[in-house]
Amino acid sequence: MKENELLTKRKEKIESLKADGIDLYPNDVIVTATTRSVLARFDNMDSDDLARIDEEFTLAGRLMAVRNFGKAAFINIQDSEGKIQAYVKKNTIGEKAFSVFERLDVGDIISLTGRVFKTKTGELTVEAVKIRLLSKAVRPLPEKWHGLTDVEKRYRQRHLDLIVNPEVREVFYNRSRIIQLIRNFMNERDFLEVETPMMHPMAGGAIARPFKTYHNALGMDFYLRIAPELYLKRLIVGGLERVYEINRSFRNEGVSTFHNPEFTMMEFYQTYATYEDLMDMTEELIIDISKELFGTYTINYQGMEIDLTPPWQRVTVEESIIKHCGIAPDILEDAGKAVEYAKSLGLPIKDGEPLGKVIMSIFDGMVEKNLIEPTFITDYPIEVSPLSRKSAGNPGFVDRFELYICGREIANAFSELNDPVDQRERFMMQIEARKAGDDEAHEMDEDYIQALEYGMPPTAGEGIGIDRLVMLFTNSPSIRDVILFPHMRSKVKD
RNA sequence: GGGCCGUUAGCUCAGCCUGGUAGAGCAGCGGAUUUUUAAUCCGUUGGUCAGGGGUUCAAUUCCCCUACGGCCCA
Repeated sequence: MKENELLTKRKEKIESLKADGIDLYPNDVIVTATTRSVLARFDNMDSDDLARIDEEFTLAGRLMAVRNFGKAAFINIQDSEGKIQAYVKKNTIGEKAFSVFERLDVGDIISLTGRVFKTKTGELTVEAVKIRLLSKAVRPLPEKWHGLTDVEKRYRQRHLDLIVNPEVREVFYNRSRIIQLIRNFMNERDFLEVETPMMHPMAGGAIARPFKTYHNALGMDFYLRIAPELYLKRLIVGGLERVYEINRSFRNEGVSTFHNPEFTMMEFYQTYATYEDLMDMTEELIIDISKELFGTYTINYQGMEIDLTPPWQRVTVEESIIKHCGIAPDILEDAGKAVEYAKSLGLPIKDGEPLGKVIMSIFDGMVEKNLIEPTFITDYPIEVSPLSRKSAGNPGFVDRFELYICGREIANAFSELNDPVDQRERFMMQIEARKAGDDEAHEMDEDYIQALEYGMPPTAGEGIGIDRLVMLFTNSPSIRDVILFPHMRSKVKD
Protein backbone atom coordinates (compact mmCIF):
# COMPACT_ATOMS: atom_id res chain seq x y z
CA MET A 1 0.00 0.00 0.00
CA LYS A 2 1.50 3.27 -1.14
CA GLU A 3 1.19 6.23 1.15
CA ASN A 4 -0.16 9.44 -0.19
CA GLU A 5 2.60 11.73 -1.40
CA LEU A 6 1.20 14.70 0.52
CA LEU A 7 1.46 12.80 3.79
CA THR A 8 4.97 11.67 2.97
CA LYS A 9 6.06 15.25 2.31
CA ARG A 10 4.66 16.41 5.62
CA LYS A 11 6.36 13.61 7.49
CA GLU A 12 9.65 14.66 5.92
CA LYS A 13 9.08 18.19 7.21
CA ILE A 14 8.27 16.81 10.65
CA GLU A 15 11.56 14.93 10.72
CA SER A 16 13.41 18.03 9.61
CA LEU A 17 11.78 20.16 12.35
CA LYS A 18 12.54 17.50 14.97
CA ALA A 19 16.14 17.43 13.83
CA ASP A 20 16.30 21.17 14.55
CA GLY A 21 14.99 20.55 18.07
CA ILE A 22 11.51 21.94 17.44
CA ASP A 23 8.80 20.57 19.75
CA LEU A 24 5.88 19.68 17.48
CA TYR A 25 3.32 19.58 20.28
CA PRO A 26 4.27 22.01 23.09
CA ASN A 27 1.65 23.02 25.67
CA ASP A 28 3.15 26.04 27.39
CA VAL A 29 1.74 28.78 25.20
CA ILE A 30 0.18 31.79 26.92
CA VAL A 31 -2.56 33.23 24.74
CA THR A 32 -3.47 36.84 25.51
CA ALA A 33 -5.83 37.79 22.66
CA THR A 34 -8.31 36.44 20.15
CA THR A 35 -8.88 37.44 16.56
CA ARG A 36 -12.15 39.09 17.54
CA SER A 37 -10.70 40.98 20.48
CA VAL A 38 -7.88 42.37 18.33
CA LEU A 39 -10.24 43.42 15.56
CA ALA A 40 -12.67 44.94 18.06
CA ARG A 41 -9.96 47.05 19.68
CA PHE A 42 -7.98 48.19 16.67
CA ASP A 43 -9.89 47.79 13.44
CA ASN A 44 -11.38 51.29 13.48
CA MET A 45 -8.04 53.01 14.23
CA ASP A 46 -5.85 54.53 11.53
CA SER A 47 -2.18 53.82 10.90
CA ASP A 48 -0.91 56.76 13.00
CA ASP A 49 -3.00 55.69 16.00
CA LEU A 50 -1.79 52.11 15.64
CA ALA A 51 1.84 53.23 15.42
CA ARG A 52 1.53 54.74 18.90
CA ILE A 53 0.31 51.50 20.40
CA ASP A 54 3.24 49.82 22.00
CA GLU A 55 1.65 46.56 22.98
CA GLU A 56 2.42 42.99 22.04
CA PHE A 57 -0.05 40.19 22.36
CA THR A 58 -0.20 36.51 21.51
CA LEU A 59 -2.88 34.95 19.35
CA ALA A 60 -3.29 31.28 18.60
CA GLY A 61 -5.18 29.40 15.94
CA ARG A 62 -5.00 27.44 12.76
CA LEU A 63 -2.83 28.54 9.87
CA MET A 64 -5.31 28.80 6.99
CA ALA A 65 -3.40 30.50 4.18
CA VAL A 66 0.14 31.53 3.30
CA ARG A 67 1.03 34.13 0.66
CA ASN A 68 4.76 33.90 0.36
CA PHE A 69 7.10 36.65 -0.82
CA GLY A 70 10.40 34.96 -0.32
CA LYS A 71 11.74 36.95 2.62
CA ALA A 72 8.29 37.71 4.02
CA ALA A 73 4.78 36.31 3.92
CA PHE A 74 1.19 37.16 4.67
CA ILE A 75 -0.69 34.47 6.50
CA ASN A 76 -4.23 33.99 7.75
CA ILE A 77 -4.81 32.60 11.19
CA GLN A 78 -8.22 31.35 12.32
CA ASP A 79 -9.54 30.83 15.82
CA SER A 80 -13.01 30.01 17.08
CA GLU A 81 -14.15 33.58 16.69
CA GLY A 82 -12.85 34.43 13.27
CA LYS A 83 -9.65 35.07 11.41
CA ILE A 84 -7.00 37.71 11.09
CA GLN A 85 -4.10 38.42 8.78
CA ALA A 86 -0.52 38.42 9.98
CA TYR A 87 2.70 39.54 8.36
CA VAL A 88 5.83 37.49 8.93
CA LYS A 89 9.15 39.08 7.96
CA LYS A 90 12.53 37.38 7.99
CA ASN A 91 14.18 40.61 9.21
CA THR A 92 11.83 40.79 12.18
CA ILE A 93 11.61 37.21 13.41
CA GLY A 94 15.15 36.23 12.49
CA GLU A 95 16.65 33.76 10.08
CA LYS A 96 16.30 30.63 12.23
CA ALA A 97 12.65 31.29 13.12
CA PHE A 98 11.91 32.09 9.49
CA SER A 99 13.34 28.78 8.41
CA VAL A 100 11.00 27.04 10.84
CA PHE A 101 8.12 29.14 9.54
CA GLU A 102 8.93 28.02 5.99
CA ARG A 103 8.43 24.43 7.06
CA LEU A 104 4.94 25.07 8.49
CA ASP A 105 1.92 23.90 6.55
CA VAL A 106 -1.58 25.23 6.09
CA GLY A 107 -3.57 23.43 8.77
CA ASP A 108 -0.94 23.69 11.52
CA ILE A 109 -1.91 25.20 14.86
CA ILE A 110 0.40 28.09 15.67
CA SER A 111 0.76 31.03 18.00
CA LEU A 112 1.74 34.45 16.93
CA THR A 113 3.16 37.24 19.07
CA GLY A 114 3.26 40.75 17.68
CA ARG A 115 1.84 44.24 17.19
CA VAL A 116 -0.88 45.52 14.91
CA PHE A 117 -0.51 47.74 11.87
CA LYS A 118 -2.51 48.53 8.75
CA THR A 119 -1.43 47.41 5.31
CA LYS A 120 -1.62 49.79 2.39
CA THR A 121 -4.96 48.23 1.49
CA GLY A 122 -6.17 49.15 4.98
CA GLU A 123 -6.39 45.68 6.48
CA LEU A 124 -5.60 45.35 10.17
CA THR A 125 -2.66 42.95 10.35
CA VAL A 126 -0.50 41.52 13.09
CA GLU A 127 3.21 41.93 12.48
CA ALA A 128 4.79 38.87 14.01
CA VAL A 129 7.81 39.18 16.23
CA LYS A 130 7.53 35.56 17.25
CA ILE A 131 5.81 32.57 15.68
CA ARG A 132 5.51 29.14 17.25
CA LEU A 133 4.28 25.78 16.13
CA LEU A 134 1.72 24.46 18.65
CA SER A 135 0.44 21.38 16.87
CA LYS A 136 1.53 19.89 13.60
CA ALA A 137 -1.08 18.86 11.03
CA VAL A 138 -0.08 15.71 9.20
CA ARG A 139 -3.03 15.68 6.83
CA PRO A 140 -3.82 18.45 4.34
CA LEU A 141 -7.03 20.47 4.60
CA PRO A 142 -9.62 20.58 1.83
CA GLU A 143 -9.33 23.28 -0.77
CA LYS A 144 -9.24 26.88 0.42
CA TRP A 145 -11.78 28.31 -1.99
CA HIS A 146 -14.50 25.68 -2.42
CA GLY A 147 -14.02 24.22 1.04
CA LEU A 148 -15.57 20.82 1.60
CA THR A 149 -18.84 20.44 -0.27
CA ASP A 150 -19.33 16.67 -0.44
CA VAL A 151 -22.17 16.25 2.07
CA GLU A 152 -21.18 12.73 2.96
CA LYS A 153 -17.66 13.83 3.88
CA ARG A 154 -19.01 16.90 5.68
CA TYR A 155 -21.14 14.75 7.99
CA ARG A 156 -18.62 11.96 8.45
CA GLN A 157 -15.77 14.38 9.12
CA ARG A 158 -17.56 17.29 10.75
CA HIS A 159 -14.25 18.51 12.17
CA LEU A 160 -13.10 19.31 8.63
CA ASP A 161 -16.43 20.89 7.79
CA LEU A 162 -16.08 23.17 10.80
CA ILE A 163 -12.52 24.15 9.93
CA VAL A 164 -13.14 25.12 6.35
CA ASN A 165 -16.81 26.15 6.22
CA PRO A 166 -17.34 29.12 8.55
CA GLU A 167 -21.09 29.21 7.95
CA VAL A 168 -21.37 25.74 9.49
CA ARG A 169 -19.77 27.03 12.66
CA GLU A 170 -22.29 29.88 12.67
CA VAL A 171 -25.17 27.39 12.58
CA PHE A 172 -23.91 25.60 15.67
CA TYR A 173 -23.18 28.82 17.53
CA ASN A 174 -26.77 29.80 16.83
CA ARG A 175 -28.01 26.41 17.93
CA SER A 176 -26.26 26.84 21.25
CA ARG A 177 -27.60 30.35 21.58
CA ILE A 178 -31.17 29.24 20.89
CA ILE A 179 -30.95 26.55 23.55
CA GLN A 180 -29.53 29.07 25.98
CA LEU A 181 -32.39 31.48 25.24
CA ILE A 182 -34.93 28.70 25.80
CA ARG A 183 -33.30 27.85 29.10
CA ASN A 184 -33.32 31.49 30.21
CA PHE A 185 -36.95 31.88 29.16
CA MET A 186 -38.02 28.85 31.19
CA ASN A 187 -35.90 29.70 34.22
CA GLU A 188 -37.30 33.24 34.33
CA ARG A 189 -40.76 31.71 34.57
CA ASP A 190 -39.78 29.54 37.52
CA PHE A 191 -39.59 26.26 35.64
CA LEU A 192 -37.22 23.71 37.14
CA GLU A 193 -34.82 22.03 34.75
CA VAL A 194 -34.76 18.28 35.40
CA GLU A 195 -33.25 15.13 33.97
CA THR A 196 -35.32 11.97 33.65
CA PRO A 197 -34.23 8.52 32.45
CA MET A 198 -33.34 7.90 28.85
CA MET A 199 -33.75 4.15 29.25
CA HIS A 200 -37.35 3.15 29.91
CA PRO A 201 -38.76 -0.27 30.79
CA MET A 202 -41.54 0.50 28.30
CA ALA A 203 -41.67 3.06 25.51
CA GLY A 204 -44.31 5.66 26.26
CA GLY A 205 -45.36 9.26 25.96
CA ALA A 206 -45.56 9.31 22.18
CA ILE A 207 -46.64 7.24 19.21
CA ALA A 208 -43.43 5.82 17.77
CA ARG A 209 -41.25 2.72 17.44
CA PRO A 210 -38.49 2.55 20.06
CA PHE A 211 -34.89 1.37 20.00
CA LYS A 212 -34.37 -1.61 22.26
CA THR A 213 -31.42 -2.44 24.47
CA TYR A 214 -30.58 -4.87 27.26
CA HIS A 215 -29.48 -4.17 30.83
CA ASN A 216 -27.12 -6.94 31.91
CA ALA A 217 -27.16 -6.33 35.66
CA LEU A 218 -30.94 -6.05 35.88
CA GLY A 219 -31.42 -8.81 33.35
CA MET A 220 -34.13 -6.99 31.46
CA ASP A 221 -34.90 -5.17 28.22
CA PHE A 222 -34.97 -1.41 28.13
CA TYR A 223 -36.13 1.00 25.46
CA LEU A 224 -34.48 4.29 24.62
CA ARG A 225 -37.07 6.92 25.41
CA ILE A 226 -39.33 8.13 22.64
CA ALA A 227 -40.38 11.04 24.91
CA PRO A 228 -39.81 12.05 28.54
CA GLU A 229 -43.50 12.86 29.04
CA LEU A 230 -44.62 10.20 31.49
CA TYR A 231 -41.68 10.83 33.83
CA LEU A 232 -42.11 14.60 33.75
CA LYS A 233 -45.77 14.15 34.68
CA ARG A 234 -44.77 11.94 37.59
CA LEU A 235 -42.80 14.96 38.79
CA ILE A 236 -45.97 17.05 38.52
CA VAL A 237 -47.70 14.45 40.70
CA GLY A 238 -44.74 14.84 43.03
CA GLY A 239 -45.51 18.52 43.41
CA LEU A 240 -42.77 20.12 41.31
CA GLU A 241 -45.47 22.15 39.49
CA ARG A 242 -43.28 23.59 36.72
CA VAL A 243 -40.65 21.39 35.10
CA TYR A 244 -38.83 21.19 31.80
CA GLU A 245 -36.29 18.92 30.22
CA ILE A 246 -34.18 19.66 27.18
CA ASN A 247 -34.01 16.07 26.11
CA ARG A 248 -32.57 13.77 23.53
CA SER A 249 -35.20 11.27 22.43
CA PHE A 250 -35.00 8.37 20.02
CA ARG A 251 -37.46 7.06 17.47
CA ASN A 252 -36.62 4.01 15.44
CA GLU A 253 -37.97 5.34 12.20
CA GLY A 254 -36.89 6.59 8.81
CA VAL A 255 -34.60 9.51 8.21
CA SER A 256 -35.52 12.48 6.08
CA THR A 257 -34.64 16.14 5.84
CA PHE A 258 -36.99 16.70 8.81
CA HIS A 259 -36.56 13.49 10.80
CA ASN A 260 -33.53 12.17 12.61
CA PRO A 261 -33.88 9.04 14.77
CA GLU A 262 -32.01 10.80 17.55
CA PHE A 263 -33.38 14.30 18.12
CA THR A 264 -33.59 17.06 20.67
CA MET A 265 -36.71 18.62 22.07
CA MET A 266 -37.82 20.57 25.06
CA GLU A 267 -40.74 19.23 27.04
CA PHE A 268 -42.29 21.26 29.81
CA TYR A 269 -45.27 20.96 32.14
CA GLN A 270 -47.07 23.70 34.00
CA THR A 271 -49.72 23.03 36.63
CA TYR A 272 -52.92 25.08 36.69
CA ALA A 273 -52.43 26.00 33.04
CA THR A 274 -54.36 24.90 29.96
CA TYR A 275 -53.29 24.25 26.40
CA GLU A 276 -54.60 27.71 25.56
CA ASP A 277 -52.15 29.29 28.01
CA LEU A 278 -49.37 27.35 26.30
CA MET A 279 -50.26 28.81 22.92
CA ASP A 280 -49.60 32.28 24.34
CA MET A 281 -46.39 31.12 25.96
CA THR A 282 -45.18 29.43 22.76
CA GLU A 283 -45.69 32.66 20.82
CA GLU A 284 -43.70 34.53 23.44
CA LEU A 285 -40.87 32.03 23.45
CA ILE A 286 -40.41 31.91 19.71
CA ILE A 287 -40.60 35.66 19.14
CA ASP A 288 -38.23 36.13 22.05
CA ILE A 289 -35.68 33.90 20.30
CA SER A 290 -36.21 35.69 17.00
CA LYS A 291 -35.78 39.10 18.58
CA GLU A 292 -32.64 38.08 20.49
CA LEU A 293 -31.05 36.42 17.46
CA PHE A 294 -32.01 38.81 14.69
CA GLY A 295 -33.71 41.79 16.32
CA THR A 296 -36.77 41.20 14.16
CA TYR A 297 -39.94 39.10 14.00
CA THR A 298 -39.41 38.23 10.37
CA ILE A 299 -37.41 35.18 9.37
CA ASN A 300 -36.47 33.90 5.96
CA TYR A 301 -36.61 30.16 5.48
CA GLN A 302 -35.62 28.67 2.12
CA GLY A 303 -37.02 31.60 0.19
CA MET A 304 -40.16 31.90 2.33
CA GLU A 305 -40.55 35.07 4.32
CA ILE A 306 -42.28 34.29 7.61
CA ASP A 307 -43.81 36.93 9.85
CA LEU A 308 -43.75 35.72 13.45
CA THR A 309 -45.67 38.69 14.85
CA PRO A 310 -48.36 37.36 17.19
CA PRO A 311 -51.14 36.51 17.53
CA TRP A 312 -50.87 33.45 15.31
CA GLN A 313 -53.84 31.81 13.66
CA ARG A 314 -55.69 29.21 15.72
CA VAL A 315 -57.70 26.76 13.65
CA THR A 316 -59.19 23.37 14.48
CA VAL A 317 -58.04 20.28 12.58
CA GLU A 318 -61.45 19.97 10.92
CA GLU A 319 -61.70 23.66 10.03
CA SER A 320 -58.28 23.52 8.44
CA ILE A 321 -59.26 20.53 6.30
CA ILE A 322 -62.54 22.11 5.26
CA LYS A 323 -60.73 25.30 4.31
CA HIS A 324 -57.81 23.75 2.44
CA CYS A 325 -59.76 21.00 0.69
CA GLY A 326 -62.94 22.96 0.09
CA ILE A 327 -65.20 20.15 1.24
CA ALA A 328 -68.53 20.01 3.05
CA PRO A 329 -68.20 19.60 6.85
CA ASP A 330 -70.38 16.47 6.96
CA ILE A 331 -67.70 14.45 5.15
CA LEU A 332 -65.57 14.59 8.30
CA GLU A 333 -68.42 13.47 10.53
CA ASP A 334 -69.13 10.16 8.90
CA ALA A 335 -66.46 7.44 8.85
CA GLY A 336 -67.72 6.00 5.56
CA LYS A 337 -67.69 9.35 3.76
CA ALA A 338 -64.33 10.31 5.24
CA VAL A 339 -62.70 7.05 4.14
CA GLU A 340 -64.16 7.40 0.68
CA TYR A 341 -62.87 10.97 0.42
CA ALA A 342 -59.42 10.03 1.72
CA LYS A 343 -59.15 7.19 -0.78
CA SER A 344 -60.23 9.52 -3.58
CA LEU A 345 -57.20 11.64 -2.70
CA GLY A 346 -54.97 8.58 -3.00
CA LEU A 347 -54.17 8.52 0.72
CA PRO A 348 -53.27 5.13 2.19
CA ILE A 349 -56.15 4.19 4.49
CA LYS A 350 -56.24 0.80 6.19
CA ASP A 351 -59.57 -1.02 6.45
CA GLY A 352 -61.40 -0.41 9.70
CA GLU A 353 -59.40 2.68 10.66
CA PRO A 354 -61.28 4.85 13.12
CA LEU A 355 -62.61 8.22 11.95
CA GLY A 356 -60.04 10.16 13.96
CA LYS A 357 -57.14 8.46 12.21
CA VAL A 358 -58.71 9.01 8.81
CA ILE A 359 -59.14 12.71 9.61
CA MET A 360 -55.46 12.94 10.59
CA SER A 361 -54.42 11.17 7.38
CA ILE A 362 -56.33 13.79 5.39
CA PHE A 363 -54.76 16.54 7.48
CA ASP A 364 -51.24 15.13 7.08
CA GLY A 365 -51.67 14.60 3.36
CA MET A 366 -53.49 17.77 2.37
CA VAL A 367 -53.11 20.52 4.97
CA GLU A 368 -49.82 20.25 6.85
CA LYS A 369 -47.48 21.28 4.05
CA ASN A 370 -49.58 24.40 3.34
CA LEU A 371 -49.29 25.84 6.85
CA ILE A 372 -46.48 28.25 6.11
CA GLU A 373 -47.27 31.14 8.45
CA PRO A 374 -47.21 30.11 12.12
CA THR A 375 -50.49 28.34 12.85
CA PHE A 376 -51.86 26.55 15.88
CA ILE A 377 -53.95 23.57 14.84
CA THR A 378 -56.31 22.59 17.67
CA ASP A 379 -58.92 19.99 18.65
CA TYR A 380 -57.34 16.66 17.78
CA PRO A 381 -59.33 13.42 17.58
CA ILE A 382 -59.25 11.34 20.75
CA GLU A 383 -57.99 8.22 18.92
CA VAL A 384 -54.61 9.81 18.20
CA SER A 385 -54.23 11.52 21.59
CA PRO A 386 -54.16 8.93 24.39
CA LEU A 387 -52.64 11.25 27.00
CA SER A 388 -54.69 14.42 26.41
CA ARG A 389 -57.68 15.75 28.28
CA LYS A 390 -61.08 15.39 26.58
CA SER A 391 -62.61 18.63 25.35
CA ALA A 392 -65.49 19.76 27.52
CA GLY A 393 -68.67 19.14 25.56
CA ASN A 394 -66.88 17.51 22.64
CA PRO A 395 -65.78 14.09 23.92
CA GLY A 396 -64.50 12.79 20.57
CA PHE A 397 -61.80 15.45 20.68
CA VAL A 398 -59.11 16.61 23.06
CA ASP A 399 -57.69 19.92 24.28
CA ARG A 400 -54.55 19.77 22.19
CA PHE A 401 -52.67 21.83 19.63
CA GLU A 402 -49.76 21.48 17.31
CA LEU A 403 -47.79 24.43 16.00
CA TYR A 404 -46.91 24.50 12.32
CA ILE A 405 -44.40 26.83 10.68
CA CYS A 406 -43.19 26.47 7.09
CA GLY A 407 -45.36 23.40 6.67
CA ARG A 408 -43.69 21.49 9.48
CA GLU A 409 -44.73 20.51 12.97
CA ILE A 410 -42.69 22.47 15.50
CA ALA A 411 -44.57 21.83 18.75
CA ASN A 412 -47.23 19.58 20.23
CA ALA A 413 -49.10 20.41 23.42
CA PHE A 414 -52.17 19.55 25.41
CA SER A 415 -54.04 19.90 28.61
CA GLU A 416 -53.02 16.75 30.42
CA LEU A 417 -55.34 13.88 31.12
CA ASN A 418 -55.22 13.56 34.92
CA ASP A 419 -58.19 11.25 35.49
CA PRO A 420 -56.71 7.78 36.11
CA VAL A 421 -59.93 6.02 35.15
CA ASP A 422 -60.13 7.84 31.83
CA GLN A 423 -56.40 7.23 31.30
CA ARG A 424 -56.92 3.48 31.76
CA GLU A 425 -59.73 3.55 29.19
CA ARG A 426 -57.50 5.42 26.75
CA PHE A 427 -54.77 2.83 27.12
CA MET A 428 -57.40 0.15 26.54
CA MET A 429 -58.39 1.94 23.29
CA GLN A 430 -54.73 1.88 22.27
CA ILE A 431 -54.48 -1.83 23.02
CA GLU A 432 -57.51 -2.42 20.81
CA ALA A 433 -55.85 -0.37 18.08
CA ARG A 434 -52.70 -2.47 18.47
CA LYS A 435 -54.74 -5.66 18.13
CA ALA A 436 -56.26 -4.19 14.99
CA GLY A 437 -52.79 -3.89 13.51
CA ASP A 438 -51.51 -0.49 14.70
CA ASP A 439 -48.08 -1.52 15.99
CA GLU A 440 -47.24 2.03 17.05
CA ALA A 441 -50.18 2.27 19.48
CA HIS A 442 -49.40 3.16 23.09
CA GLU A 443 -48.96 0.36 25.58
CA MET A 444 -50.74 -0.05 28.93
CA ASP A 445 -48.64 1.60 31.62
CA GLU A 446 -49.95 0.50 35.03
CA ASP A 447 -47.14 2.23 36.88
CA TYR A 448 -48.06 5.56 35.31
CA ILE A 449 -51.76 5.08 36.08
CA GLN A 450 -50.85 4.35 39.67
CA ALA A 451 -48.96 7.64 39.80
CA LEU A 452 -52.06 9.44 38.50
CA GLU A 453 -54.11 7.74 41.22
CA TYR A 454 -52.22 9.78 43.78
CA GLY A 455 -53.70 12.87 42.12
CA MET A 456 -52.13 15.00 39.41
CA PRO A 457 -53.12 18.65 39.47
CA PRO A 458 -54.66 20.12 36.32
CA THR A 459 -51.67 20.66 34.05
CA ALA A 460 -50.74 21.53 30.52
CA GLY A 461 -47.63 20.26 28.80
CA GLU A 462 -45.76 20.78 25.55
CA GLY A 463 -42.92 19.45 23.47
CA ILE A 464 -40.99 21.73 21.13
CA GLY A 465 -38.70 20.28 18.47
CA ILE A 466 -35.41 22.04 18.97
CA ASP A 467 -33.69 20.70 15.87
CA ARG A 468 -36.57 21.95 13.75
CA LEU A 469 -36.61 25.30 15.49
CA VAL A 470 -32.89 25.65 14.84
CA MET A 471 -33.48 24.76 11.19
CA LEU A 472 -35.97 27.60 10.89
CA PHE A 473 -33.74 30.13 12.57
CA THR A 474 -30.59 29.11 10.67
CA ASN A 475 -32.31 28.65 7.29
CA SER A 476 -31.09 25.05 7.13
CA PRO A 477 -32.79 22.80 4.56
CA SER A 478 -31.92 19.51 6.29
CA ILE A 479 -32.10 18.45 9.93
CA ARG A 480 -28.62 16.99 9.44
CA ASP A 481 -27.33 20.52 8.97
CA VAL A 482 -28.21 21.33 12.59
CA ILE A 483 -26.99 18.07 14.15
CA LEU A 484 -23.22 17.95 14.58
CA PHE A 485 -22.79 14.24 13.98
CA PRO A 486 -25.75 12.79 12.09
CA HIS A 487 -25.77 9.01 11.94
CA MET A 488 -24.31 7.46 8.84
CA ARG A 489 -24.07 3.88 7.75
CA SER A 490 -20.60 2.47 8.30
CA LYS A 491 -18.48 2.10 5.25
CA VAL A 492 -17.12 -1.41 4.84
CA LYS A 493 -13.60 -0.33 3.94
CA ASP A 494 -11.86 2.82 2.98
C1' G B 1 -39.79 0.29 1.12
C1' G B 2 -40.15 2.81 -4.17
C1' G B 3 -38.23 6.32 -7.94
C1' C B 4 -34.40 9.53 -9.73
C1' C B 5 -29.32 11.22 -9.33
C1' G B 6 -24.28 10.77 -7.69
C1' U B 7 -19.22 8.29 -6.32
C1' U B 8 -12.77 10.24 -11.30
C1' A B 9 -5.83 13.27 -7.85
C1' G B 10 -5.66 15.64 -0.83
C1' C B 11 -10.05 19.27 -2.30
C1' U B 12 -13.50 21.37 -6.31
C1' C B 13 -14.76 19.52 -10.95
C1' A B 14 -14.30 18.08 -16.65
C1' G B 15 -14.12 13.56 -19.61
C1' C B 16 -18.80 9.00 -20.35
C1' C B 17 -24.06 10.34 -24.63
C1' U B 18 -20.68 8.65 -29.67
C1' G B 19 -15.57 2.57 -26.05
C1' G B 20 -9.07 3.17 -27.99
C1' U B 21 -6.40 2.34 -20.16
C1' A B 22 -7.41 10.22 -17.86
C1' G B 23 -7.52 16.37 -17.84
C1' A B 24 -8.05 21.40 -15.35
C1' G B 25 -7.98 24.69 -11.07
C1' C B 26 -6.50 24.78 -6.05
C1' A B 27 -3.21 22.25 -2.67
C1' G B 28 1.90 19.89 -2.85
C1' C B 29 7.11 20.02 -4.66
C1' G B 30 11.44 23.16 -7.11
C1' G B 31 12.63 28.33 -8.54
C1' A B 32 11.66 34.08 -8.45
C1' U B 33 9.38 37.64 -5.25
C1' U B 34 9.51 42.27 1.69
C1' U B 35 2.17 45.22 1.51
C1' U B 36 -0.47 40.27 -0.44
C1' U B 37 -5.42 38.70 0.56
C1' A B 38 -8.59 32.86 -4.31
C1' A B 39 -1.26 36.97 -4.36
C1' U B 40 1.54 36.67 -8.99
C1' C B 41 5.19 34.45 -12.58
C1' C B 42 8.15 29.93 -14.42
C1' G B 43 8.69 24.66 -13.94
C1' U B 44 6.77 20.02 -11.93
C1' U B 45 4.94 15.39 -9.03
C1' G B 46 0.46 13.06 -8.09
C1' G B 47 -4.98 8.40 -10.23
C1' U B 48 -6.65 0.35 -8.41
C1' C B 49 -11.77 6.36 -12.46
C1' A B 50 -16.33 3.40 -5.19
C1' G B 51 -16.13 -2.38 -5.34
C1' G B 52 -17.43 -6.85 -8.14
C1' G B 53 -19.18 -9.24 -12.55
C1' G B 54 -20.67 -9.09 -17.87
C1' U B 55 -20.39 -7.52 -23.23
C1' U B 56 -16.09 -6.39 -26.38
C1' C B 57 -9.95 -7.23 -29.74
C1' A B 58 -10.33 -3.12 -26.14
C1' A B 59 -14.47 -0.41 -20.60
C1' U B 60 -13.62 5.58 -16.52
C1' U B 61 -17.12 5.32 -20.78
C1' C B 62 -22.18 0.35 -22.41
C1' C B 63 -25.05 -3.52 -19.25
C1' C B 64 -25.92 -6.06 -14.40
C1' C B 65 -25.07 -6.56 -9.08
C1' U B 66 -23.24 -4.56 -4.42
C1' A B 67 -21.73 -0.59 -1.01
C1' C B 68 -22.11 4.40 0.50
C1' G B 69 -24.45 9.16 -0.13
C1' G B 70 -28.14 12.96 -1.87
C1' C B 71 -33.11 14.49 -3.39
C1' C B 72 -38.27 13.23 -3.95
C1' C B 73 -42.32 9.92 -2.65
C1' A B 74 -44.42 6.27 1.05
